Order: sequence, then structure tokens, then C-alpha cells
Amino acid sequence: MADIPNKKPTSYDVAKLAGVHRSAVSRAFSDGKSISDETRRKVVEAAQSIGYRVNYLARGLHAQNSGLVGIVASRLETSHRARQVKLISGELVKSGFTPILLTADGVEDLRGHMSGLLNFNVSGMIITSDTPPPDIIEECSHLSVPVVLINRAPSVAGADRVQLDIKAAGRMAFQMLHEAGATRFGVLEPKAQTYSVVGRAREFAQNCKSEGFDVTIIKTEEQSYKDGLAASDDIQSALDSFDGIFCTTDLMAFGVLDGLRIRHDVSVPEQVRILGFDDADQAEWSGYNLSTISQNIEDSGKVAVELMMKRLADPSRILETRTIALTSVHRGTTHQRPKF
Amino acid sequence: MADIPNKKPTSYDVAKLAGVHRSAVSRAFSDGKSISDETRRKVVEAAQSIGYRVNYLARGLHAQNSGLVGIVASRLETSHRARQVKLISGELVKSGFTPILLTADGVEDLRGHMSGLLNFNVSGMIITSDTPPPDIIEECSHLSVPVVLINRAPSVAGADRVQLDIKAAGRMAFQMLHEAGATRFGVLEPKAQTYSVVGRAREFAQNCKSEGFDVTIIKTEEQSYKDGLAASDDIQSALDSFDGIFCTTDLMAFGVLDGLRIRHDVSVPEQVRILGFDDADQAEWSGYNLSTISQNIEDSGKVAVELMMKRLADPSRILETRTIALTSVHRGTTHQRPKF
DNA sequence: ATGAAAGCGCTAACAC
DNA sequence: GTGTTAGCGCTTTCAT
Repeated sequence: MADIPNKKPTSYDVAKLAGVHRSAVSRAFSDGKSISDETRRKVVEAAQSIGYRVNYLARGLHAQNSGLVGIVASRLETSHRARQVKLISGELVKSGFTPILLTADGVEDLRGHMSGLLNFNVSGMIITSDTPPPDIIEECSHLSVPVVLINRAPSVAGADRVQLDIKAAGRMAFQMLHEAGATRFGVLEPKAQTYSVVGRAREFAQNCKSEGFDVTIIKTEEQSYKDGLAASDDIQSALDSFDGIFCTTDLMAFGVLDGLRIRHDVSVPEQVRILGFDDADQAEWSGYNLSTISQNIEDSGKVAVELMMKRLADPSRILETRTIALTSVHRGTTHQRPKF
Repeated sequence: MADIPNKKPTSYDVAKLAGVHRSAVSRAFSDGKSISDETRRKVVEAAQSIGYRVNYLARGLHAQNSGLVGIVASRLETSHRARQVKLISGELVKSGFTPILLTADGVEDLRGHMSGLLNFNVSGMIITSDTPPPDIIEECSHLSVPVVLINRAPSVAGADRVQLDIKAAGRMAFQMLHEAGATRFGVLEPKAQTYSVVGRAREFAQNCKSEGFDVTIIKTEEQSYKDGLAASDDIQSALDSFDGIFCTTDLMAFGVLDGLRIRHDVSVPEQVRILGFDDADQAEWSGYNLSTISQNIEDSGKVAVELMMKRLADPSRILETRTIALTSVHRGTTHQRPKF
């Protein structure tokens, strides 16, 4: 193994060694080609001996695409997103693709990344960061590169999408809190435009109203732990107005819980019921035991890849939006004290 | 628009449109080539009008590599790892590479992924899952593909590595707990072989002993929240033996804290001081306020990419191991009650 | 500064 | 079943 690492061996080198033609080498490494067992054996052996491997780049030059698929994700550091990306990545690999992961926090990143991915002749893109600018979506569809959007605003056309059912989310949140005995509702709504988060806040409020209850919208800057912590002050300062709060992300719910219990000595769920959204890993930790709504991201990963493959198979098929089921997760912050 | 998405435009199409040769198109899109402003303008214009983009796959066929870099990560769903991957991915992009993300939970996955990456002529790989089998490392170095290992056992040669200073970690953990007044120590050590985690447990124990203190090793199955929770029972059942516990991952520390406080009504840090490791996002949440040791993963991402690029530039340079600085993070579980 | 031509490593269509 | 021959889209000498 003290070889000088020369140039990488090519199919030509293998052919020479095995005493066959380059095309035989190619056949040996592709399925369903007509080649004798004997030849294949010789080729594989020769290949192994010099450490040859098919160059997918060269192969992809011939096929119209590379088998690479771009994933663009934001806020990868959150439990929910990380799990989602892991799943998507796994699904892609399972289907024979190779995932390129790019993280984008902001539309400009996204645009740059999508543009860059195009240069790699990706087979498709799965976006779970921001909503891509229409012109770049346009460009993708022009180049027949499937784009699948996960939980992004339906403001742009030209992409398949997988989405949670926002209306169902709002309704489910209302019901869970209501069944837990709440009648004076509050909901956390981030100022930053995150379509899906803001959407469920609105739907929730809508539900409360149409059922004849009061709702207070508590504005937050963003949608993370510290925003929930800040919101807990608002809640405390008007505690009489609330006995049920829908925190539109689990992260905010954790902040609210910590703020309420530690800063303000408010007891959950006795004084206020708290409901999250996402079913982050921490939701089931004993310290939180948070009731929440789960997005079934296992499905969403599968579905995203499925939609991509369908469009790959038939680029002219009608645009599809698939809805992901929600599951209510009843834990300690809505019904009773956490039990251990 | 309603164009039929034909084949993707090639440099030839652009050339024809701009009235120049294909090579001029190539020059227009590479830096530092001699081409007149006038020609470049024409080319760029023509390219834009038909939506041409350089095909990196074809380009990479010529250059010996693709600009793709593989990242193989395990346990992506943990805050620590997700942050790390995000950073590495960002650093790579900043340096002009494109990250392929593969998640591997287990050595067999790893082997398969590394092998697959080789087919893409990746410029390098950054591994932060398991320790790769020697033969595949061997193959990489034979093909002059740099491999950088992050916090993996030094049992294999042939790869540059970035590592936290295990000895320093053990010492720092001892000091932090000792300075917080602990004299009867415990340390959580996962059975599963995770080099870095087990290593710091051992070093910690070593330090306690050499300073003349008792240490109890508390075995855990793995290294996550539920393992910490389980360990809290062991701690409780021998509470007199402990007043300072080093939880070798933050995740376990959270479990220990929840178990101690909720299940067993033990107060931290009065009865027992708790120290974590990683500085996960949740460590600074008010509910935990966990004292811990931070790995400065910002650095580790940068350094990993740097090592990769250095080896790319000079494949024969001597193998390098870089050590990442540690920072002690004093919060509420070692010194005093959390304040708010 | 530009065009011509060769070739990166592989696959596919065609003969035999 | 196997060899031959064209390319896939791009870059890079080498002339001019």
C-alpha cells in the first residue's frame, strides 16, 4: 500500500488488465446488461485489484442527471428540523439518490444555494427553509428539476408541496386545550413571517372565536425558546385572561413553561394549560412533559421524496400538494400534573 | 413560461447564439482566463437569455475532483451534532465546496456511505459518526481523498483528525466539580464504545484518584436523556456516596437532573453538583441551567475544513491532529441555585 | 484574444 | 455476448 497515489484508475485500466473492452467494464458495473458471468468475474476481479470504482460524475454526464438531490434547510440546530433532515436524507439514500445538504437562513442564501445546485444537475431539490423566489422556481421547472416544498407558503406556483393541514392544526389545538378545561385562550404568534407557524396561530384563534371564546394573541419576535421565555412575562402580567395557551412551536412552549414555573411560580396545568407544536425530543422529557401536536415527519420525508420521484417520472403531471397527518400527544401540560 | 422544457442548454448553444466558439464560453465562465470584455459580455448575455449554466459534473470530469465533500454524521437529531454539521456545511460552502450529507448510525452504514462517496470523486470527507474501518480509510488515501475525523478513536491511521483534548476535559471536569465543593465523585460512562465520551469519563476518574478522592463509575447503556434518567436512580440509591457527578454528555445530564429533581426530590447543586459536557442548546435553558464544558465547535468545523484543504494541497504532508479548545461554562448546577 | 482539436471517464447504439 | 464507435458537456493545450 505504499503505492504512490497515481491518477485514479479508469475503466480503461480495468479493461486492459482484464483483457476486455472498456464497454465490457461498463456492463459489468451496470445492472441488466448482457454480459457473461465469466467476463463479469474477470472484470470485477481486475477492478478490485487496482481499486477501480465507477465515476458517477462521468456516468451522470451521460444520463441526464446525477442522482444528486439538494436539501435546503434552515434552523438545522432545532430538534424538529434536524430529525426531518435526517429522515429526508435517509429516504433519498434508500431510493438511490445522494443528498446534498445546504443550510440557508434567509432567502438570499436560499436563492444562491438553489442556483448552485442547478450547476450540479441535481435530480431534484427539497426545500424546507424559506419560500423560494418565483424566478428560481421558474428556472428549475424550466430545466425540469423537480422542487418539493415542505411547509412553505403556497404563494409560488411550480412546485409540489407537502404540508401539514393548517386548519386541522388550529382546530386540534383548540380542542385539546378546550377538553382540558380551558376557556380563556392565548396564542403565541411570531412576528417573523413563518407561514406555517403564523398560519396555525391564526386558525387557532379563528376556532376559539367561532366557538364563542376569547383569544388573546401574544406577539413574539421569533419562534424559539427565548421568545417563549419572554412571552411568559406577558402571560403572567395578565394571568386572569388565560387558562389555556397554544404555543405554536414546542421551543416556545419550553420557554413559556420555564418562565411560568420558575420566574412566576405559576403552576401548569392547574392555572394555565400549555400546548406545544412539533413534538420535539424534549417534549417527552420529564422536566417538560409537554402536550403537543406531532407532525408525523416520518411521513413527510417519505412523501417529499415520493413527490420528487413522481415528477421525475412525469414532468408534466399536475402539481400536487400532499397533506401530512397530525397526531395529538397528550402529556402533562394539558390534563393533569406530570406523573412519574 | 410555457416553454417545453427541452434539453438543458449547453455551452455549444450559447456559443452559437453569441457567435463565438465553445471555448470562449468556457473562458467566460472561468476566472483568470484571457478573454476580451466584449466577448465575455456577449457570452454572458447569450447564456442568460437561454438559461445556460455551467455543468459542474462535466467540469469536474476534467479537474480531478468535483468540489463535492462528504459529511458523514451520526445522531444528527442531537443539538450538538446538528450544530456541528451546520457549521461544517457552512464552512465548506464558504470555501467553495458543496457538502453531501449522509447520516450513519453504525459502522456498516459508514462503510457503505464512504464507499459511495468515492464514486462521486469527492474532494474529501469529514467523518463525525463512527470510526471508519481501516481498509476504507486505506482506500481513500490510496485515491488521495482526504479524510478528516472529528473526535474519533486514533486507532486508525491515514486520516487527519480534530479532537478535543481528552486529558484536559477530564481535568477540567474534576476541577469544576471540586471547586464547587464536591469531594465524593461519580461519573457516567456509557457501555457503548464512544471513544470520546468514554475517554473523558476515564480521564475524569483518573484525576479524581490522583487527587486522592473516591470515584464511582456509573455505567449507562448509551449516552442520551433516558440513560441519564436511569442513572438518576442509581445515584439516588447511593446518595451518600456522591456530591459531584460528571455526566459525560449534556443529554445524560438533563436526564439526571430531571430524575434527581422530579423523581427523587434531590436538590441540585446543594446535595449533588452536576456537570455536563457539550453545551447543548438546552443547557442554558432556565429549566436546566446546566454547568458544562463547551467544545467550541465553531473552531472544530473550521479546523476540519482547513485540514482537508491542506491535505488537498499537499497529499504527502504528515498526518496532523488538531486539538480543540475547551471552555468551562459555569451555570447553576455547580455553584449556586439558578438565579432569575 | 480566439478557434481548432484532443480528451476527461463513461455509456449506448450499432454491428458482428 | 462482445468490440466498435460516437458522443455526454466541458476544459485545455496548441496554433494562429
